[in-house]
Formats: sequence, structure tokens, C-alpha cells
Amino acid sequence: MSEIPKNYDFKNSELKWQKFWNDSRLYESHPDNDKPKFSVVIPPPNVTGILHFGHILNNTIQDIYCRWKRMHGFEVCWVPGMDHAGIATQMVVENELAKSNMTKHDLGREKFIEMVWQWKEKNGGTIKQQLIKLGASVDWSKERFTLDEGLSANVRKVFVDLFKKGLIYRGNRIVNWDPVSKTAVSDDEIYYEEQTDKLYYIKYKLADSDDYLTIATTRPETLFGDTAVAVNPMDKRYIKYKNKKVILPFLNKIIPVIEDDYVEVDFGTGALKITPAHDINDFELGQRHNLEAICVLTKDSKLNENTGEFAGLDITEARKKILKRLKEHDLLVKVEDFNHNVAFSDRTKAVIEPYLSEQWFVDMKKLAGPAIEVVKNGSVKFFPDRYSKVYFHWMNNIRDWCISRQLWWGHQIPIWYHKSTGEIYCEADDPADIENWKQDEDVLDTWFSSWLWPLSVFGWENSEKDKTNVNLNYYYPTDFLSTAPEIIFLWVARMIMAGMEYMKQIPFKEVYFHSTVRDGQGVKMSKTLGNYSDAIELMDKYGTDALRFTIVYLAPLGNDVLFDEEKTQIGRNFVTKLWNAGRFIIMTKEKIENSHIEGNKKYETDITDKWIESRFNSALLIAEKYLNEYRLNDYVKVIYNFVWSDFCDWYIELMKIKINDCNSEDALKIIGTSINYYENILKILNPVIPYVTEELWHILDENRNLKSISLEQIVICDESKINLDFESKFEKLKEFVTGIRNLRSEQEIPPSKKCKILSYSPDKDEVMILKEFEDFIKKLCNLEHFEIIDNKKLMDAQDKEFAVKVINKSELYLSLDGILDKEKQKEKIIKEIKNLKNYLESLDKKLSNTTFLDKASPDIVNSEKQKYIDSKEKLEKLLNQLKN
RNA sequence: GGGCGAUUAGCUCAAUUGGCUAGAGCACCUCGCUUACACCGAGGGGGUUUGAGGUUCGAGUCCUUAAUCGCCCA
Repeated sequence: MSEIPKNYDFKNSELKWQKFWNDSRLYESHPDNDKPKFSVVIPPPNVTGILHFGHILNNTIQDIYCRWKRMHGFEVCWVPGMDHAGIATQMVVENELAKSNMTKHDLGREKFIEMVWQWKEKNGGTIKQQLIKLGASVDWSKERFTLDEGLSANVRKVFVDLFKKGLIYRGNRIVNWDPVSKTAVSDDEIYYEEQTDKLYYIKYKLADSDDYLTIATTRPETLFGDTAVAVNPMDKRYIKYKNKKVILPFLNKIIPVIEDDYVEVDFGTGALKITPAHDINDFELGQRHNLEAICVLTKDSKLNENTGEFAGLDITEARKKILKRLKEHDLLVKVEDFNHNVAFSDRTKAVIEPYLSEQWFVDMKKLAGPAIEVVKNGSVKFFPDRYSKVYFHWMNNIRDWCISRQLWWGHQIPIWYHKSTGEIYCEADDPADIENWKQDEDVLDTWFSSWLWPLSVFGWENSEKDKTNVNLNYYYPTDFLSTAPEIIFLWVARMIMAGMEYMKQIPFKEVYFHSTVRDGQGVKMSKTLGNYSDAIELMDKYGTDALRFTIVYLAPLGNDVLFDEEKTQIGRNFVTKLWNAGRFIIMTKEKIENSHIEGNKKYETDITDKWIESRFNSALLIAEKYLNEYRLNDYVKVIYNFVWSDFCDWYIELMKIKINDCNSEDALKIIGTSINYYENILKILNPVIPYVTEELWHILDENRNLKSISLEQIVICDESKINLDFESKFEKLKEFVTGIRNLRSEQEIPPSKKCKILSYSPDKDEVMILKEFEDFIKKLCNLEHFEIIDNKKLMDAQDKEFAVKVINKSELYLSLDGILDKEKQKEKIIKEIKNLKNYLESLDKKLSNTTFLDKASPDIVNSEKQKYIDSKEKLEKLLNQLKN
């Protein structure tokens, strides 16, 4: 018999089971048509990434469902992988190069990409190790990378197909230009910060008079690209300028004054310079009014040849010079401070430049149709459901997708331009005479490979040649996707479109949008703000199970998680509680086996057995319901409460009493039953806290050596075992026990001091409960004497000193042998009487209201009447006691 | 500016179709190391359900409106 320590040693345990699970390839999946399947693809984390709280939450959620389904007999396949994260990865390597004063151009494209691959092989696996540490039951044999050969083939196949269908085109577009990394970045790769700048008021002279029109702008240096001045058609001040033209300073170019609703009357002077090539709103306005878009900046944010004498200057210098010249010409009216949001690049912190450039686009409208339909008809379900609204709103107003990125790391666009004819080539195979062609230099947006993920990880690219693609046929469509709500458009919506276009089927049936993890103050955790806790550190400090449990416990459906380190104690304490319950059961079992007590009471199944059976099944029923509704925190709470309150606080405490009264043989039976429940608890908890449950599972039975609890069949709820009568009967027992303890506590009787209780009840049922549980009540309340008396004796007893309490319909008398604090007792009773009177008053008001009696359902009316009767009785008892 | 959510105890959340004196956990206070667990046990205090109207016999729940916060889109 080995001594079990008081606390769970998670460090050794985690390493041991990680190794066991992985070495025995426990979670590898193989198509099995005799079993229902449950397949999930992991949202591929960024290859440069490290595990943060969002990942912990998201992967724990997926793990819970995968483990749960596995224990229900499903063939579970959870596919892991990473994405190549174009900009992020390229930046990492570029930064390394910068340390030795080199740029990627010094190396050339091929060498540079080679270097990125090397970096990926060496450092790109951090998050994989961290997922292993988290205990994620993924199938590592199916691990994929968005830039691996197969996935690249998928990307190529889809690009060529869309191109041939005319759904991929090249066009001009304002993009978020990062002048440092010299690439367009997507909207989610930028952040906004409020900044104080200047608003400059500049006079533009009218072409046909000496009058001036004053515009307000934050960007005087782009005036060379102005192709109009716009005013609001409702703005009376400018009616006289309708159809007029103005002259651009410096260039002396004549541009029109146009009218558009977009212009805010209250902003600046109400007249705006319109620069379609350098502002997204201006661009759109320009399209409405057929304005030319003139680019005045170079790719590294310098003024270009369209700016005459200012060409070559960078923005700040140019602005200074231009302002100086405007002033000299008396064209600068005034300068004001101005607060506005400025966009910065996540990666390089450079100010984002709206930039007109030639990019590749996917025409999304056709693809959107079927994708809208499958959410509308419920084939794909969103949890929480309100995200469908968000989805429809976006899908119905869908814009084309800019898929080209000016990077080297990624899938290079499979478009070739003929060197002499300029002809475009786009096919599954490279051009035969490749030396005559030049490939487009841009790469594709990383999402262009991610949107194919649910089909590409199963080898879709070969599915036409290989109609028997077993994996794809078996696992697609997947069953479940868990992801962050902020990528509903970037990823989820596009996967649905790709699935419908290429598989003619949805990619997943249910999508769960998990909570955003914030700090204790509700601020989103982010590296830039420095308000994040190191997830790995917390796992080391509290244990992986503790962190998994806590984060799920804190994550309500559709709300954010407010996390701070202190809260990890919730999970840690729970794990310890579970551990010690097991420790007690095992130690008690061994103790009984080693003693041999005979002759005492035989044990018979009693109400506590039926009660715990009912409670267990109730808990299971609700837990399953919550799980199906994706109410993970409620699911965890139900189990938490069952384990802590029902199982530990009551069942085990009662078991102690029962065992003490029994012979060894029967005591072992009692322990056996408790072990049965305990093992079921471990199984139910395994999906949430896999390590400690595995550890305990093996401590309970050392012969299990190579069998993992995670492959056991989970117990299914047996609703016929739920008996609410038993439960409410047991509730009464609890109320009596609590009532007596409360009486003791009010009289300040220390828990160690034994005392006497007499009880009287006019209610037959309650008398029966008190009789049945007599022994338990004595032990649980540390009584030397507990007696159920009839009315006559009660009268006799009233000569002595008692503290009294009314519980349900019964009166409990605590004998005080002269130590009664009568004043205190009186105070308590008066307070309770006051409460009851208030309550009765409100009931009375309700019951004397004829409309209530008329309109409310008879059930309600009756229950209100019963309440009135019961409370009235109780009140009378209390009043009676006050007299004595 | 448009859309979507939220607001219940100090904190994080519950509360079936409108109907038990609005419940838990954490935190707090009192007592207790009684041989599973002090990462524990027993007991206790704590709420005008964000404000204002309305519908209803009855509103935390439904409607209108205001405020504050958050997210997404522009």
C-alpha cells in the first residue's frame, strides 16, 4: 500500500501521461464505417505563434468535445496543423536578417525562402509542443501545414479553377499599404490609435473668378492627386459653386466642384478635397463620379513624379515645404488641432498608407449565394445563434476579396506573363517553355489556403483521380468547428463558400464562437498592451488541468472571459478536492481490507444510495444538455457542484457514518458503490481535466496499466433513476441538519461540544424523515441525544430552557442546560417574525386580489394559497415561542 | 454613421413558456487543524435586478426610451 500524497503532483503526472498518450498513438483515427464519426479540424495556429489564452480556451473546448464523443463510441478525428502566416513569418526572418544589416533583397527570393523554411523547421514547432502540453487529443499523424505540398496543390487547383471561371480578376484598389514591409496588409493586420494631428484650411482659387473656396484637410501633400472638390448638395453655403471649377495650387490644374452626400457639412469648411488614389472614401466617391485616380506617392511613402518640384521628398518633409509655399502664396487660411484615428501596421508599427495599386481579387458574389443558403436553412448552425445575423449582414453586402500580398513567403500566384507577348498563363501545370514566362511576383493571402482547410487536410486535391479517397469520404463534412468570433468573415464564411463550391457540401455542421479572453478589467489581452498572463507559466504553476478547468468555468456562451491569475485557483482547488475524495476512498478501502470487523450492523441499501443515484443522473442529464447547447461553463459548473456538494459534502460524509456502523464485508460493499460513482465522475470529468482523471483512474486499479480512461465508454444518463421525491426528501434532511447546526452556531456552541435536540412535528412525512435519518442527524450535528417527541412530552419539555427553530413544519429544540442567551434568541425570532409578516402581507394582497384569482392559472393560485397556509402556521409557532 | 450584444450581491455568472421571499461560486465576517482535503469544514451578512415610462392579476424576464460598456462593419 503506497501512501497517496495530499496534493496531486501534476508535474510528473502530466509528463507521464503525455508520453503514454503519444507513444501509444491513442488518438490516431482510422475510418471505420461501423462507427459514427466525429471529425474536427483545428483552426491552424500561426506557425510563429505561441499558445495564449485564446488558444487554451479554444483548444480545450475542442478537446472536450473530441474526448466526450470518443468516450461515447465515436470514431473521433481531430486534425492538427499550422498556417504559414505570410507576413508574420516573413517579418521574423527579415528581423533576423536586419540584425546583420541585411535585407531579403540581398539574399534574393529563393535563398530567402529557403531561410524561412529553415526557421520554420527549427522554431516553428513551439505551439505544437504547447498543444501537447495542453493535452489536446489530436491525431498527430494527420498534422498538416498550409504550405506543404498537398495543401499547395489545393491552392493551385482552386486558383486556376476560379481564374478560368472568371471569378479571379486583376484590378485597382485602395489597399492598406505598409510602407516598411512594402506590402498590402489586410484590415485585421492593422490597429487604430487616436492621434492629434493638424487640420489645414487651404484656399483653392475658382477657375472663373477671383473667389476662393476653402477646403480642410489633414493631408496637404496629397493635393497633387486631387481630382475634385466635393461639397454636400444640402449645404446652402456652396450652392453658388455648383458646376464651378477650381484651380489646384502649384500644378494649376483645373478640377471640378462636385456634390455628394458623403461630405459632412460640419466637418472643416464643409468642402473636401477628393484624392481617389489615397483615401478609401475618396476612391469610392471617385468611382461614383468617374474621377481619375492619380497616385502621388511611391511604395516607400515618398512623393512621386506627379508632384513636380516636390518629387522625391518623404511625406513629412514634403508637407513642411508645401505648407511653407502655400503660406507664401497666402493660400493657407488656418491650422487647427485635430483628433482622429490613425491606422498602424501590427507588424511594423508603420503608419498605414491608403494606396491605390493593382491587386488580384476574387469575385465573391456568386460564391456567397450557396453559403448564405446553408446557414439560412440550418445545415450550418452557429452558436451563439446571433452570429448568423452578423454573418448574413456581411454576406449580403459582400465585397470582393483582395488575395494578393506583396510578400515572398506564401503560395506564389500561379499566373505567368509571357515575356514578349504579355499573354497570361494560368494552368494546373507550369508553362512548358517556362523560360519565356515570368511568374507574378505576389503571393496569395494566407486565408486563401486556410479557406480550403476542412477539405484540403483530407487530401481533396487528389479526389478526382482517386474517387475512393477514404479519408475525405469518411471525415468530410466535419462535425464541429470552434473558433474566435473575430474571424467569422476572414475564415468561417470563406470556408463555407469553398466547401459549397468544391465539395457541394458544407464544411462543418456546427460552429461555436468562443469567448474573447480579457484581463480582470475587461481589456482584451494583447502583447502590445502587456496585460496578458503567460499561459505556459500558469500551467507550470497551477497545473494544466487547473487552467483548463478554470478557463472553461469562466467562459459563458456569447460573453467574454475575464481572466486573471488568481482565478486559476478555482480549477486548482477543484482538482485537489477531486484528488482528496479519491484519496479518502482508496485509503478507506485499504483500511477496511486490512482490519476485519465483524458482528456489527448489516448494511442495506438506503435512501442515500437512491438519492446519490438520482443526483448523479440528474447532473449527467443537465451536463449533457448544456454540452449540446455549447454552454460549456454551465456544463462544468453542474459537475463541479455535483462533485463538491453532493458527492463530497453529503454522500461521503454519510458514507463515513455508515461504514463505522458496519462489518467489514458490508463496509466494502458501501465503498464499492462509492468507487463506482467516483469512477463515473472521473469519466465525466476526463474531457475537461484529462491528466488528473487519468492518474486517479490508474491509482484506483493498478492493473489498468495500458488502458486509458479516455478510451473507456462513458456512463450514459439513465433518466429512470432520477427520482425527484427522493431528492426533495433528502433536501429536507439537509435542511434539518443545517437548521440544527445553525441553532448551535447562534448559541455559540463550539462544534466539538455535544448537545441535545428534541424535535416535534405535526407532519407525518417529516416525522418519518427525522426517524429514518436519526443516526445521521446525530452524527452530522454532533448530538449526544436526539429525540422525536409527541405533543404531550413537548408540553412537559417547555419548562426547561431551549433554543428553538422551525424548519419546514417541524420544531427543533436545542437543550441549553442553562446557557441560553435568551435575548439573542428573542432577537432572532423577532427578525424572522418580521420577515414572515411581510411575506404574508404580500401573499394576502395577492390572494385578495380578485383579478389574480380570476386570471392566474389555478396551479399558481393554489400554490400561493398553500404558501400562505404554511407561512401562517410557521408564524403562529414562532409567536407561541416568543411568549415562552 | 450602420448593425449586433450586454448591464442582476464587492467580482464572475444563474434564474425554463412572464408565476417559489431573485440563486451559485469567489471575495468578506464568525467559529473550527473533528484521522480525505486549511487548495478544507460549519455557520453568517450582503441585491429598489443601470435609470425612466408602459403592457399585465403578476415583470429580472415583454414593449418604449435614456445612460454606460463591448464587439463587428464603415
